[in-house]
Amino acid sequence: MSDSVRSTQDYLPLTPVVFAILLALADGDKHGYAIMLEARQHIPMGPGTLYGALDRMMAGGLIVETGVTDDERRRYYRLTALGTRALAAETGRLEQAVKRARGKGVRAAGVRA
Amino acid sequence: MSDSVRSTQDYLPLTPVVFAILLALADGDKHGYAIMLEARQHIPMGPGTLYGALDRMMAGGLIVETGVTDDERRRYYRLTALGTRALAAETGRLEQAVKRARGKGVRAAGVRA
DNA sequence: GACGATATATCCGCCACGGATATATATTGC
DNA sequence: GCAATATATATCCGTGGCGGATATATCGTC
Repeated sequence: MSDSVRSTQDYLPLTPVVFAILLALADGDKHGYAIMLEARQHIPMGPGTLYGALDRMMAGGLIVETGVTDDERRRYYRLTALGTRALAAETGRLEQAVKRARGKGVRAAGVRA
Repeated sequence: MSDSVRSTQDYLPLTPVVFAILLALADGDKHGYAIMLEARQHIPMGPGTLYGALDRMMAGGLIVETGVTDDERRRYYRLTALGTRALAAETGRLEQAVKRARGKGVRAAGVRA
């Protein structure tokens, strides 16, 4: 291996927005609005944030447009191999972070109001 | 409770930088440089990022300066009750995110190069 | 065929981040 | 005891992601 190897780790940490979008696409192609609705169950996400992030993620090779649709208005997106790897790597990173927190006695508070 | 209740959830998601700093302080007071060294084991963190974040976190009530030191140069920081709660809440949020990812078949890649 | 929901696009201000630079003190090596 | 390096904090500033608002068009429904 040369010293110029670029592992997926170099892309981390992902922003919460990018992670949420990748995760929304993890179980199948979705269009923007559907991604936004799913992501909103977990973090705030307006259209300005969503479409800007989608553009950047396409430019970065994390997702692609499928080109097929069941509705003129909808544009469907799909994870690339890179996007899939980035999601897996970030998931691993987050898992390690949670473990470290637990190891320090941080009790994960439930989602109480 | 009035309808103006502000739960810790409203502070989430924390940025990776803020989370890393809170986590570094979770097992005891530390000075800036020590925080940076610990955080660097997990995410990139230069002094510009560190001290700017510390200022914002103090302004936001997540941490306080202890006022005591064993070295003239060092300034020690400590979690507030709010900071402790924010760390716990974010940890819980991250744990849920990891679970969702796992539920969608995302295999957490190990920290291999 | 009017109306609310769905769906995407774009603009712009703000602020967190991040890299560089500067300064001062402690520590180590010779 | 002096030079060199590590420790420690402070500050500046460019870049870019976010986020709220606004706009536009189409779909579903009654």
